[in-house]
Amino acid sequence: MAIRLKDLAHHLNLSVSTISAALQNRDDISEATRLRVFAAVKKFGYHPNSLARSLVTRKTNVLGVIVPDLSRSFFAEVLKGIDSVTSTGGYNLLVCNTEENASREEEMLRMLLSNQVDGVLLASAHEPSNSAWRKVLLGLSVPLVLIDRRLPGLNFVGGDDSGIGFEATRHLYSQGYRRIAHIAGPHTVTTAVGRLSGYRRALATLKLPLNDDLVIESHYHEESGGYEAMQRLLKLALPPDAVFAASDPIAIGALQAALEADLSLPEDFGLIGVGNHRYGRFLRVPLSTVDQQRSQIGHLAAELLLASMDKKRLRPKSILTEPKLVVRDSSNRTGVSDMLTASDGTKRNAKHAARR
Amino acid sequence: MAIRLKDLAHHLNLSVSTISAALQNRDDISEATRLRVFAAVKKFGYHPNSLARSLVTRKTNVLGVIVPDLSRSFFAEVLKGIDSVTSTGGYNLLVCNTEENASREEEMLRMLLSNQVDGVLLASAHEPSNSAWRKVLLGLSVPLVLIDRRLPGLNFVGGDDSGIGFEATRHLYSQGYRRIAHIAGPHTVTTAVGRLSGYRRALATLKLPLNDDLVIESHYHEESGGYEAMQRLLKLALPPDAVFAASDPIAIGALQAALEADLSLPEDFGLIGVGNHRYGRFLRVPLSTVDQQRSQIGHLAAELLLASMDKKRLRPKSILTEPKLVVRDSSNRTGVSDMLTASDGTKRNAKHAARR
DNA sequence: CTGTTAGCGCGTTCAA
DNA sequence: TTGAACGCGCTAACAG
Repeated sequence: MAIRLKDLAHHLNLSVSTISAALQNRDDISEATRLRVFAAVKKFGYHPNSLARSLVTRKTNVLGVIVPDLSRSFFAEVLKGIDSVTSTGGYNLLVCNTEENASREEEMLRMLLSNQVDGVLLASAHEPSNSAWRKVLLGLSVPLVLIDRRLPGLNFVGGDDSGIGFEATRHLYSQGYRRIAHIAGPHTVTTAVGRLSGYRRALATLKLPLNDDLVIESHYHEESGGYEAMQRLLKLALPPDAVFAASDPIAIGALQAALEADLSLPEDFGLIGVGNHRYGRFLRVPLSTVDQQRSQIGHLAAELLLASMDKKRLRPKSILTEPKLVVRDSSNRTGVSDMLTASDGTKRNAKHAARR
Repeated sequence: MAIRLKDLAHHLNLSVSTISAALQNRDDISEATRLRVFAAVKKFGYHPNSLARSLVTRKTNVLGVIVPDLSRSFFAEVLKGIDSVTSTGGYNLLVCNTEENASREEEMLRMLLSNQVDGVLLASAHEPSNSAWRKVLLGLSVPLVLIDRRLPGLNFVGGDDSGIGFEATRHLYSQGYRRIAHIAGPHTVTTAVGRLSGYRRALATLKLPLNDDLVIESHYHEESGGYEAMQRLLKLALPPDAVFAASDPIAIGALQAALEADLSLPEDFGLIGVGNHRYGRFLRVPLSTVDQQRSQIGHLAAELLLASMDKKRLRPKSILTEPKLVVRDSSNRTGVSDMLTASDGTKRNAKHAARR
């Protein structure tokens, strides 16, 4: 089929091993034969068989990436961020989509290991309470970095969810909103838990009462979830005057419901989401949001993975990107506060924190 | 390191080939030993080394995918569509991002071939006029399917761009707009060329004059491109009363400019984009668009690839998905026409057409 | 039914 | 400076 090293050797009257050495630019090969070899390579369109090579070198230069949903802009952007650093290092990406299905995830991981990937990046669909799965991951023979969703004792790169919740809530407070509700993501996802805890922490810090009626759990990625949650909130005896939505899609749904209820933002009502979706600023009411720095998450995760491939057995590390408040009309009642933070487009360093 | 077939053999006092046969569920292995083998596999956590297997079977169960930009929602959704069918067939995806860079694309393709992928899906960043590249693709030793951007003589799955341009333009006409401009994508991308030609075809069919001032080439994926193009159009002595934008991002930029110029849509001005972006309906003015059926493109491309892997040397096939008009406020002046088409959410069959 | 033998394409000794 | 021999982990003949 394709041309092999052996075929080249035959054409050049050289041995296979000589050609192999020449291709690796080893210095124990004469310049003359090196040139002959390269000429032949070009002439015959030879390209090495990575399978055979990897079989002996025990390195595939392939990394596995497992995400719950490739089409979600978050993961798409993280993936691109990952690729931008791994491809520079000569790595290829074997990409898997779990559809948020835990057993599919296990299957994909097995597949990746079968394929002898040099490392794995994983945004897990397992519930964090699943300790069996955590044990599997801890026992993995290849370096692993979790993305977006954390698990104790394992490498992790993601947003500072608690910080996100805190900042968002604090921002709404600073704009004069006092009855701040939260539409949360599913409690089975660590990011949602983190954002909720940040919200609670902020309320406590601000001496606002903690009212369970004002917290509604919803879907993360469907506008309808935010829409329905918002409708429920508005039916309350004492409805909120602001909502911190755990995601931009939730916020968009909530916005829809708020507008239909003839609320005007930001006067009557404040709203902020998370994710800094590309089109947030083009919405009916430009949407305030907290940017968790997606592509940087990808970069950092890839770098951490490459680093742990270099030096095996590093202490597990947690890297959180710094949340950046992006204030737009939906919550900007005073027209002043926080704008410094919001317009600050320069990159900041991520906050690095060793686990425990 | 990891446990090998040989190790299992040793533990079970069986030969390597027996275990191999048992794992493949071949019927010339006794049920008893089959069970023993599977028990041992589970016990030791054995998983086969795909590299070694593929080296001899000459099949990797890996497909290569090359796209210009993973973070673009179009490619992200197409990729997900691809994965949904390939993963069902037991294939893994080696995903590459070219950043719209032709030489990177060549490098990635080489890498994929080195990795012995069983097939390739490619949305090429090369200019269609580059016949050298076309020749490379024609000479490829593995099945190839082009996505989104076509090249003569090669398998292709994508939107019916000319149809998209035609439908969009015809729709604006049906809403009473008569001076219809087009903000096009780069002429180096076949989709942009197709949409432009569809626009021209529609104008000709509708007996509208073809005015070159009303066609502006822009960026495909940056709102700023549409924004600037729109500003130029509005400065014309006889500005247009409607715009067919070659993409939703262009349309969003154009919308921005139109609103800033105090135009009200759809009364003063009609606007339609392409892509049916998820958030099109949540914009300041809900955006009309033409849906090219992204995930279906992924499905069909993957199916075509798998088919051409089965029967080598099929005639090259071109599959175009049917454009679906989605009418929203930005162009809906009459409130009636085309709504049937727009609200028709049921899937239609793609139009299949053999090349030439 | 099971084991033996022979590669798959390449990298890596070690002699020559 | 080059080449022969061996092995990476596995599958696929063919014997027994």
